[in-house]
Amino acid sequence: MNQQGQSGAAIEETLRVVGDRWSILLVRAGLRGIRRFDDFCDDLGIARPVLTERLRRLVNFGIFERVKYQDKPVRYEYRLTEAGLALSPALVALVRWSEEYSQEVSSETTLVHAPCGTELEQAFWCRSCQTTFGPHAVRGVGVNGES
Amino acid sequence: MNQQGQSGAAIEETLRVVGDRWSILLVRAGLRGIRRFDDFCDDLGIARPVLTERLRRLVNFGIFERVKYQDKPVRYEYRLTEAGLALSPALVALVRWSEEYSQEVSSETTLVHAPCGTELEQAFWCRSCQTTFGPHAVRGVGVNGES
DNA sequence: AGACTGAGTTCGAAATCCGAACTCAGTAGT
DNA sequence: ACTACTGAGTTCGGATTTCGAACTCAGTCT
Repeated sequence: MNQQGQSGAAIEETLRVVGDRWSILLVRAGLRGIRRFDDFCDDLGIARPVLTERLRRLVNFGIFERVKYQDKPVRYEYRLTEAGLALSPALVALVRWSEEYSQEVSSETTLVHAPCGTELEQAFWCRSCQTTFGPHAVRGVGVNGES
Repeated sequence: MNQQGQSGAAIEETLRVVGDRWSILLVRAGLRGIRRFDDFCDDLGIARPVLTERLRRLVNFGIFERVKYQDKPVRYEYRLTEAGLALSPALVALVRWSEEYSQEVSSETTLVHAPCGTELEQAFWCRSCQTTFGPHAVRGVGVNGES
């Protein structure tokens, strides 16, 4: 199908699951505390059949879990799993990017460090060097060992 | 259309452009040095008409630019702009996530801190506190000022 | 009984996606 | 001068997704 090496495989699979207009928005909604079908629906304005299918896929992939929260009429809600929560760095990176580069009028809200309220920066952290650094100092993004 | 406040707008617009199976892969290919139409095509296995449309969209949005690189037969190539390069933190976050949680057999390659070769961690950085911290200490992801 | 709720499913119409084949300008080989 | 080839697309018809609106179904509330 394509020429990419092994390293491409994982990210491609991920994007096949998460790389569509809704999935990331669903994760974002999940982080904002939304759990119920109709709430996702209202909040995002997603069509119901699409939401059904998307949630099923995300559950299969282990990003959400479907939890029964009441018995009498059996009702389920969707919660982010550990893996789902772990998507937040990616989400935050996208939000940051949007704030900086999107052509939309930028929002009032921005992302801050909760304890002190300072606008956060995103960085990579090297445990052995005990330093933060930017994307230019990352190696191995590509497959072919370049850079 | 939906109930989200102003803050939602930017990220939604971003995802309308970048949130599909190909766009992020195109950015990744761009970061790997790919510039020409046919190379994108071969590398990703994307259908030509789709590639045409996708590149046009990314150019409109300022992520790629279309640059003439030769005259005799006029030929153009696509280069990442500043804004396009700025997507790399998001991309790296996704790659990291894929490596950790994707069900695919994980790749050999991983992301490291170039100078020392240590596997990198991703963190948020507060300039005023001079500390790194995780996603739980981020506030303002949501619109409605919650937690 | 009648209206409502939450979590979906069913429907047909509209938009997207795909691979394969075609175009078009110019270049290279014989 | 004829043929083959290159790079960057476009055109085609068919398959897949997406959509909004309306429907279902179990149980609850008034």
